[in-house]
Amino acid sequence: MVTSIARAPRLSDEVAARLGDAIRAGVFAAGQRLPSEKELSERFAVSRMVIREAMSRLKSEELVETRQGLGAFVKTDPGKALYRLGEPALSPAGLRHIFQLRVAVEGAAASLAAVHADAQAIAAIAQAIADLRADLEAGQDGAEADRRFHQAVAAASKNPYLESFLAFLGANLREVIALARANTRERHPDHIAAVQLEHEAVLEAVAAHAPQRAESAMRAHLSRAQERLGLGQRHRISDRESVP
Amino acid sequence: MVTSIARAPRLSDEVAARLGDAIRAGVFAAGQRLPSEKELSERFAVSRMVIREAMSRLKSEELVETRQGLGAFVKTDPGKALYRLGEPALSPAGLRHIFQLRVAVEGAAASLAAVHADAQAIAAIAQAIADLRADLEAGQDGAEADRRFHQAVAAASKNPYLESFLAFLGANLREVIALARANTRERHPDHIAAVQLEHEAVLEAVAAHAPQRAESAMRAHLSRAQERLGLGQRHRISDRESVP
DNA sequence: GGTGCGGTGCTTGTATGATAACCGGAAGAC
DNA sequence: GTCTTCCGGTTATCATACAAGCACCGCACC
Repeated sequence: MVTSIARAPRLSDEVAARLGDAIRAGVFAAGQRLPSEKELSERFAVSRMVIREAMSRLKSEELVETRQGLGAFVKTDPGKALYRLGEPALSPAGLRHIFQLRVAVEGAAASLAAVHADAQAIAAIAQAIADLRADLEAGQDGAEADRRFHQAVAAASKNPYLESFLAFLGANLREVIALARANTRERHPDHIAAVQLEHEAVLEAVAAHAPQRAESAMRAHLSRAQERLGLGQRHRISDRESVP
Repeated sequence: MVTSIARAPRLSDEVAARLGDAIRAGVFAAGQRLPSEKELSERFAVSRMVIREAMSRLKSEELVETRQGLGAFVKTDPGKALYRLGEPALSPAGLRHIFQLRVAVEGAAASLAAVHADAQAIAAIAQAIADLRADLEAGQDGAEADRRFHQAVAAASKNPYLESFLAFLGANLREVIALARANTRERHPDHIAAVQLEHEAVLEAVAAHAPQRAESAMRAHLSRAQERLGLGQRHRISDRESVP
């Protein structure tokens, strides 16, 4: 179903949302002390427990900070340590935007992998490709092996931030991709062969320590994957403009 | 101070951490029901309140989900909607890694900005450059105008994910940059002039709708900025390998 | 007058008990 | 056999109390 049943609107959720909005709207300045739990409980006409639960939410969103005996304070830099991809963006435009982000980061990962990959990392990439081939020949879905391929390339870059961020993006795209894959005929033999070739091109460039080629190969792969999923991009980043 | 004073080790924090680790370690499988609050309170030898606060934390980390009358369940896709940059990575290597991520994304943003920027977006970029010049001539720091320049370029890409992610990265890097800037002699006249030229090169390429040039200019700018901050990169992504 | 000390009141953290809403299933009615 | 109703268990919320941390004020003492 599209709209989940109207969940029991928990009081603590509502209070947390209203307090969070108030903070973000600037009702309480950064560093300022919030009203005490008692006062808030009276203002919202709920028990102190509900306020505490709401505060707990805001604390883990890194919006506020509490200190025993002092009170709750608005953090100076609200939630800067957290990044969230708003809505999974079901619209094709939204997906294309997320894909642009992924192409940029994964291209860089491939490029860096070509620079930093050691024998072990290269072997991991090759293994993922082999696994994917085996899965596909066995009639399997192959999504897991594909995921491992991309993860192996990211790991080969030796940059933990690239690796973790791509894992994050992948987790967000996974279900969308699975859905799109069910609609299109991703399993077409031509597609399977094409995917294998694209993966191997990345592997070859990484193994040859050729950053530029690795980045191009990865971008080409993602671009084709996007097309296969029916999310064709309007503009090719790699278009070369005419030099005046 | 490097190590903050040993904060009062709140029980709910400890319980939340232990429960979260247990879930991530797979002690409780995805979708499985957790022990009831009463049972957990007995197992951890704390009150039910503490368990509820800990659960509240895990809920906002999207690790668990509770349903009244049923219990608490481990979410199938743990915390996929959240990304956090572990520690701000004070080590030079960590900063270089974050910069690599930033270069990749901001390069893509510049490229896309060259494709999609309208007159208004271009004017915003130009305004930021002008503001930065005015600030520097007035002896100001200029960090805010510099931030606006990068934000304007990201906004010109018309990709909300690129924009918000770069804002996220920028917020995380800001204090580190401010620190590094205080150490080095960023204010050297040559540097100021160089920064202006680099910014203008980006603006020119975006205004000319030249994606490749815009991306190159932005990457060059960030690379130089990194060097000016004393965080020189060991490997240049744009190195062109020899084609065999 | 200046200084150190404890008192006092406020705050959050924790504990305890009770009630309401909710769910699944089992017992009973038809 | 099917439907209804009840029941035990769970979370959600409420209310109250005590413990611990903090800031401030006033008082005793020098």
